[in-house]
Amino acid sequence: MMAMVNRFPEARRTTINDVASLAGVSKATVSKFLSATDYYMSQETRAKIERAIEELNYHPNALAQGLSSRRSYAIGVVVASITNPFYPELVAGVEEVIDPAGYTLLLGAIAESKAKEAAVVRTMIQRRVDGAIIASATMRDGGVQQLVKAGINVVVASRELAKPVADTVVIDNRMGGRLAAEHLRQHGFEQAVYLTGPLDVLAFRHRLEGFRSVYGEADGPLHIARSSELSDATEAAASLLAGLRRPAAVFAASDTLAVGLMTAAHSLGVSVPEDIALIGFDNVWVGQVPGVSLTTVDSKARQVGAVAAGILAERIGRHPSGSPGGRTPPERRVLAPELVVRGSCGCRRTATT
Amino acid sequence: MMAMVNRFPEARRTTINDVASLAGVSKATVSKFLSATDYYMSQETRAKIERAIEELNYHPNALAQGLSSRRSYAIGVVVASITNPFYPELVAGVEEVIDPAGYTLLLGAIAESKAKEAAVVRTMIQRRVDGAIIASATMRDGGVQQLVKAGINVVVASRELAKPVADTVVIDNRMGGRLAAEHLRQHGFEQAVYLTGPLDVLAFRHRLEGFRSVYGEADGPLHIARSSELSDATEAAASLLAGLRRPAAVFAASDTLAVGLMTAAHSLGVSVPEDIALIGFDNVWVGQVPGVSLTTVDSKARQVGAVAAGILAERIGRHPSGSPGGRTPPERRVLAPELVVRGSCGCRRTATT
DNA sequence: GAGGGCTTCGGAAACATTTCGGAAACATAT
DNA sequence: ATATGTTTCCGAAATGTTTCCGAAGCCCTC
Repeated sequence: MMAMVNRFPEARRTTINDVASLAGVSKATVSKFLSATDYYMSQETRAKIERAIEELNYHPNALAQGLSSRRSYAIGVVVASITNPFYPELVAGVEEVIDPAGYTLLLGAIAESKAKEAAVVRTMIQRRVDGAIIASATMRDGGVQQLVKAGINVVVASRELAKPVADTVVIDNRMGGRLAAEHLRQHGFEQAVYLTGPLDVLAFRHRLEGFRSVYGEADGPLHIARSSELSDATEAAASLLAGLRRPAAVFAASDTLAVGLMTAAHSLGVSVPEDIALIGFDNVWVGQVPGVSLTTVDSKARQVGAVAAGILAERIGRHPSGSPGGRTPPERRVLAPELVVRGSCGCRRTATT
Repeated sequence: MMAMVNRFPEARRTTINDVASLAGVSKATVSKFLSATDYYMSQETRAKIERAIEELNYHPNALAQGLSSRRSYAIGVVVASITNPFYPELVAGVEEVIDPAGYTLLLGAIAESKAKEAAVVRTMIQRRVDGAIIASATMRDGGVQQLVKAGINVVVASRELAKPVADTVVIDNRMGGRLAAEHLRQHGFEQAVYLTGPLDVLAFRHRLEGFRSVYGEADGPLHIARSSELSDATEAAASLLAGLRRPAAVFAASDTLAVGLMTAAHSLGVSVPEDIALIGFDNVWVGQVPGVSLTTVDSKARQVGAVAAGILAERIGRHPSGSPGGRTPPERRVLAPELVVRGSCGCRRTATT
């Protein structure tokens, strides 16, 4: 008889041992009942275990399971900001495929802050997530590398990577830029300005490249906002509109930027699309509201999320968790964006009115 | 010497033992270094441990920590849908306070489905979250009760509970309804219709009560949408507008419903606010876009989330995890909503133009 | 009528931590 | 000198699972 020191006097959840003894079997058997669906087991013991679980209202401790099995069945999702309407859509896509597969979602938001980025990376590692989806334009490559180096399966969504250290799923941003620009040009605009956020965000740069394949530097000037927050967007748009030569057509690198332009336009008394044709990017929810009616390029956030989750799940299947040697090489999936024509570009008489 | 069977041949993350032996101390000491900030420890050993951790790039295993300490430092947040713009704002509020406190956020979305609701509850219990925030109008009281019964600290946000089994933080929905109704009446509308989602959602019912304290049954008829999804909202609004007596003023129980009405109105050629004054509820992002300019009642989603998280953190502090006997009685916090006047009610000439 | 294959189960080590209860070392008070 | 306390550390039990390996029972087949 040992000392049996109990560190937690009053508490005491029911454990697998309780189930085992009530059912009259060993805990190994109960464990197998819990996990393996195909394990040899008589209908009788199966029934006894079921009854015991039911009666004790037993819930296996996921922490212990994870510790023992070395799989957490959790996947971390890192976004820049939850309130940016683009990300929830992507997260929904992830959730859509991750959930039926039995994974739980750990959410990490890194609001621009470098410290938070490091903290999120640390959390994901410490919690031993089975995989991570990085969907934050603001997370630097270093963070991704750390995760990879820690042996975590990661796929980067809606963001380009300088070195291909992880799977990537993106849309063809150049194509998106081209789509928008072509549409404007087809409708007779000889010039158009590209209203964008900081160009160190690769997506913005690629959209620019697409745009440039249609409008050259001369007839396609740039106007750069400090950030893609609405306030900064509005400010930048205001300065653009107040400039000497007010553009007749604008391609905004995101819907937020586009809304910023609408806001600035409104307060300056210039109207969309009468005075100025506008195309956005992302196709977030707002655009479809009649009063907004934003022509935009759909960036397929939900699909990107779903595809990313799919790749991740598959990779987890191959390389369960701790890195068993040679991983399969990084995969890269490119989805096609799609132009959604509504009123703001002025080519339909479904205008903003 | 025992057999030393290693179940995981190739893998092998660095553990607290590695740190301990490299630093030349016991793992107990390392553990204390990790957790207690105030523990007696010579500067020398502290430095040695720090160096070892650094060198080995050690990341404590949160699963093992949780198992041993019986605290997961995770809190679960359950929302009805991430894509409904109301919830991300609330989640952001939660994150804002939970994160600095060192907690990780487990997200659970229950898209209407009863099965998913049960699954989410199960997940929260199995993962041994230290607390849960339920912010889903669709989760029935049963789910909440299960969590409470499992000894989990839960606070319900933005949702009323029939029996006060858990802390609650809500806004005063009656007041919100009254605010909207009073505004309409003050501007001369003798009648107004309340466009709402299903009335088994208590928030909608309370908003109705507030509305009714201004417009009685005679001059304040109801129009109920099948759900508060945009499609159903639009459909309901269309039938409302196509009815014999088109109302001159509408109070929508949510901004989504309001947008639905705008959409329907647009396609029927009736304009807001010229033909029909409109007030929404929630004050989601869309409303402030000039083309929408929705007068609405701010439901303080972010604050609700933050307050809920605060209460939860405090409660966790008192009742760490496993239920050590008598809990403090459920608390109830009520925040005041606020009317945000923009163009859609027609009282300002900032109309939808 | 012993060997061989299934099927069904259990013992015990392993997983990576925390925490309890000392113990050694040293200083201070009696 | 001996008691008394502080500071700093360690040994070992405990946390709740999974999984390896073996063993017992059973049904066939030579």
